[in-house]
Amino acid sequence: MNVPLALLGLLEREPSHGYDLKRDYDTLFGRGKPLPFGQVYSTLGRLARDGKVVASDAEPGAGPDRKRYIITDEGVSELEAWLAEPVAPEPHLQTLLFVKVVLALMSGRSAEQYLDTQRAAHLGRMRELTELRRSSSLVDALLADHGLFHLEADLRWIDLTSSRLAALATEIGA
Amino acid sequence: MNVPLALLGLLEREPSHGYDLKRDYDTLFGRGKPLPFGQVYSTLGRLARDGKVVASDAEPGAGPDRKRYIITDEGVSELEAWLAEPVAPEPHLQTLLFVKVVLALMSGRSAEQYLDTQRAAHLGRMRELTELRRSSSLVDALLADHGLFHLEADLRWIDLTSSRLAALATEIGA
DNA sequence: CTCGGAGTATACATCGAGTGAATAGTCGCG
DNA sequence: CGCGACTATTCACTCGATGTATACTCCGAG
Repeated sequence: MNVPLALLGLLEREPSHGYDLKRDYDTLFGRGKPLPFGQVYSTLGRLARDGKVVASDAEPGAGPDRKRYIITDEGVSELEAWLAEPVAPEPHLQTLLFVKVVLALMSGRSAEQYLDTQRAAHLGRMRELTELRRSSSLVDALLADHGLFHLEADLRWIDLTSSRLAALATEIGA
Repeated sequence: MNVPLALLGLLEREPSHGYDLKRDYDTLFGRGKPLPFGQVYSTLGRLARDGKVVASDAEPGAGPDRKRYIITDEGVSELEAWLAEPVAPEPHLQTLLFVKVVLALMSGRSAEQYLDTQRAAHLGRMRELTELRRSSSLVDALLADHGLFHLEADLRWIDLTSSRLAALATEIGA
């Protein structure tokens, strides 16, 4: 998910501590996959090493010592460049679904049945996301829609592949 | 992409060497992102350590010494289970597009402009994939379609988000 | 008043994924 | 005969991810 740049983005608003950054990240971007502490500090360590942030000395105070991380000019310009640049759109044509279909075909297993199972799993998840979408904030609704659109895309591909299984088996020599 | 299971799948057909496995993987699944040698051998090493494959001693012959890797019963049953199981459908609601939009909004940059740039990049890639799809084998056409479907899904999401930018800015407090 | 648990904050150890470079043998060709 | 192309594996290194250990403060039960 590009954690380093996301943290840099959060640090641009205001200097902060690792602990607070983790909580901000989780509420804004976590959505069921919280950032582990270990990763927060190792990432901050690398950002500091590369001059993107500077860490103050440990400051005693209420509670355990803490370090305040401040973004540098270099960090800001890296963030700037990253935000202006689009995400690379599907650069490598790879997908697990395809791998499983091909391996099933090559080994004489039923690719048809695998695709059916996959379709069912996708439909189930789509029902969950539809429900979530109805009953939540705009942010969650947007993210649910993102998931739904991509699940639909997979379903279209599953149907297409399903209808081409025989030809596919021939082409890969199975 | 789950390289270990893919290699296990290739090894189920017939025992093979690391080098050949890499070439088989690349022709079947590589599609512009060949598997680096380093990863092949470190992955095979882990599979051997975990009892999924066994490696013969180095065999001299025509060319440099080579090891033959053979899948074990344990390896076969793991592969079996993996092929029967569907891929987890969009389990965590996370996407880089969303992160960039939110960070742009929070920092007072133009999310609108970012989304326009992203749309243009996606449309450009869609034209490439459409061309590839026309002029190639069934496998490449299927993979191009997979990419196209997902790019369309992103485009729908980009348009949706674009129309909700004001409300989104309010909700995240930007 | 003290002991323990909840919350705050960071560090460390480990593993897998991914990458690039290094090594080493064989074969064919000029 | 020597040099490049091909075959084949190993090594060193970094990053991402995960789990666990450490240490400090505050607050309430007993």
